[in-house]
Amino acid sequence: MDKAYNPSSEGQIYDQWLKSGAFTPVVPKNPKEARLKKEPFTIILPPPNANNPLHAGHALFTVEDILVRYHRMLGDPTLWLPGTDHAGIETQFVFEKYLQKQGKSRFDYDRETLFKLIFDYVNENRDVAKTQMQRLGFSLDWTREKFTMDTDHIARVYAIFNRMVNEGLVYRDEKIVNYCTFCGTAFSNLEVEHKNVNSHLWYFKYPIVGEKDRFITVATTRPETMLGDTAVAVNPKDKRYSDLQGKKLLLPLVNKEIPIIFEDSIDIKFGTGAVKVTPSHSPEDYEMGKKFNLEFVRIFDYDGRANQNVPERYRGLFPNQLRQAVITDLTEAGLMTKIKDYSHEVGHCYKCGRPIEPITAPQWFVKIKPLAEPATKAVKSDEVKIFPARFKKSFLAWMKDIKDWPISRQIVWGHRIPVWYNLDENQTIMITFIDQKGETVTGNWETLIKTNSYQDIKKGLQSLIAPTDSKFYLSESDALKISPNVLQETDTFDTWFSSGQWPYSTLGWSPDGHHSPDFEYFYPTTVLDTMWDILFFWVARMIMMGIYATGQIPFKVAHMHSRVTDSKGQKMSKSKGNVIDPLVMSNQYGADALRMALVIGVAPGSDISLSEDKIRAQRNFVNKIWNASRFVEMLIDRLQERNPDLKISSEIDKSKLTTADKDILEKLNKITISTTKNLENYRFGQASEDLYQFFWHEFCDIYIENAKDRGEETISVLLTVLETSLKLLHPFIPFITETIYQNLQEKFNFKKELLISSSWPNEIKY
RNA sequence: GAGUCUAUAGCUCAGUUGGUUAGAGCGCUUCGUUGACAUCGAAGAGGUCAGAGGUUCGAGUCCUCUUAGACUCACCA
Repeated sequence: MDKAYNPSSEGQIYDQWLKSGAFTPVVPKNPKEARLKKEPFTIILPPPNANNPLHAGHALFTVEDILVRYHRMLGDPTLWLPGTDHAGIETQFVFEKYLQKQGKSRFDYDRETLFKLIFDYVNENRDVAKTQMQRLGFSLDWTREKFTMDTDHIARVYAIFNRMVNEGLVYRDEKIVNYCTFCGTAFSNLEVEHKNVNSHLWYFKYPIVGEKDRFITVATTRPETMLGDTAVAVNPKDKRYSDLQGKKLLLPLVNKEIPIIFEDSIDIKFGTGAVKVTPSHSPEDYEMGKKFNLEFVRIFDYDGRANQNVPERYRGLFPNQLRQAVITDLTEAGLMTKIKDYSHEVGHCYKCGRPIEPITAPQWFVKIKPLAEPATKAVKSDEVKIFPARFKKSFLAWMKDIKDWPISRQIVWGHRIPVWYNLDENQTIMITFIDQKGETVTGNWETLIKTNSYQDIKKGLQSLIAPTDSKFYLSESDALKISPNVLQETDTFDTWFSSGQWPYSTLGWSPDGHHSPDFEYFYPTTVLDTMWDILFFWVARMIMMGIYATGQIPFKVAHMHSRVTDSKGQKMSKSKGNVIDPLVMSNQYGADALRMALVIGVAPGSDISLSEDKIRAQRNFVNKIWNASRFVEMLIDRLQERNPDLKISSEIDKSKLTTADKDILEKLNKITISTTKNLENYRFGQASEDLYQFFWHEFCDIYIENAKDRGEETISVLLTVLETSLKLLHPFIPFITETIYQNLQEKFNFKKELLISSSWPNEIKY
């Protein structure tokens, strides 16, 4: 044995595990009944982004590997199913940056070409994550690997979508949505980041029609949207305005008459008590617009520029430019009365960081209450147990006020919504396509078809926007029955609509009820482990979709782990330069050291500060284990030299035990019990720390030191403690423990077995 | 605006249902290398457990308030 442990052999060990089939559970013939007798232990891996290398956060899948290895050793049929995620907007965003470097943009391509480009790009990088997970020792069943772009997964997502449409759970509406004009897509509330912005409150006057020199002054943070105002609202109890029933205002700059409306929710004390109402560009105003049947005037287009609904001189301006122009013009007109400093929260795009533009746009929505209710019930009753418990609270709070879920995204990369429009039935569908000359053309079908062929439009299609009352079909063939002029919806699903269905889809759930044996055997799964930041995005959606599709919860325990931070507790980010690359670390110090460093002494749910120092310290621990076993072997060799007939065994002879023997065995039993208990309770930090203390400071520092002066009667205790420790440590540091375990077998002719497939230790009887 | 969490040794953090002199890793000081390991060993310095009050025979651990920080959610002009 070498003087120091060399982690470069870790790859060979992984291959051995792979070959042994230890990662792949056998599904019995009657999976349903078998499940009733003995329930398997199942984890579905949160699929990492298919085209990104792993970061330190992914290395935390160690937690799942610990659970999986522990349960495998307990003898449970154990499945840990790997996969990768196409990660819709995330990936498209990365790809667009890549295009940008080549001086191109997404607008240069038709939809189909762009999709193919991204697909190729992702495929090129897809194996990266896989190789890295293997390097970290994750005992995933690669024979069952899945990808969210697999056709069978997409088919299942489509099937569920169809069911939801038929059951009235999916609907179309032109509501106000969070729209990023730079990314060119709508987002759900969760994808909007609220940032505090130091801005101003602008006060300006709207003349009252028919009342000379009388005005209403409004206060607003968004003067530019006044061009789309269709009312001014005041509180009916506000005495300042009570004589204005039925009066109209003249909207400055536009010179249009708009009504004064009386709305209880208006705060009399805020500003002037009068609010300009822009139903097409503000969520609150949208509600008022609906309530008072106001006109909806959209002034911003999907590209963020002012459109034809504004006076000519403002057309084409972006919001901030328009703001300046409006302020200037209002000031010149003598209508601006006050500008006050004001800071408030403004929604920003979580991807590109630009301000979100609330606009009305036709989108697809999931009616969420019918899904949220059973999910809430399941979590409330702990049928799905959220751990640590405090996340249960925030889950329930979020579920309580949950809003309908906009599931359509105006991007190319993802599952295209399986809906077809017959254009002859829907003449006003707006279409954008690249024509034969390579120019981008936008218009409605009615107009476009006069100068273009259907084939050209279809071929160069970038996107379409169908009015909410458009007639659609759930299959292309149905749409084709009307006429050949058919286009599929160009929106794609929110990635979470797809990954929300991941647990039952990966296991082979079938819409026709003939599920795969895997599904019958492994579903519901046991544990779902992920970081808390996607509790709402993903965990909540999986619970809702799982119950909806299968009638059963998708997992029994949702274990939330925390964020890996740097040594100062700072979030790792490329811009800060404090990123620790798990691959670099495992190559330098060994995957075992990294794994140990990620879990040792970490309290459930608290941040995990990782540093090279910490990893180095764990490398030293791994090396200590190496040398301890090396010494045990050398000691036995020495004793064997003196007595060649010596039998080497870990069988304990009670009559020969000394106080030191009894002491270490008692401590070994204690650590066996506590490790088991801690693993059952997800206390990995405590478990690993206790093992570290026991092995190093009890076994090495005290017992082994003491054994140096003893004879052959110490051998069985040495071997017992060593072997048991290897087993207890194996889930945490699988490579070194497996290596030593096999060494011992070779050396002393023990029964041959892989540690990964060995049994979890019980208390030693002595 | 609503909610959650954190505050323990120079640094990063453990400390399960309250119970004997509060722990680890790294760092620091002194000493030790011819047969497991210097990726080591021995010894040691260092904490009024953020502050104030309360419950209790007993509080780092439970309650209240204060201060400081982190985070999540949210349509207030």
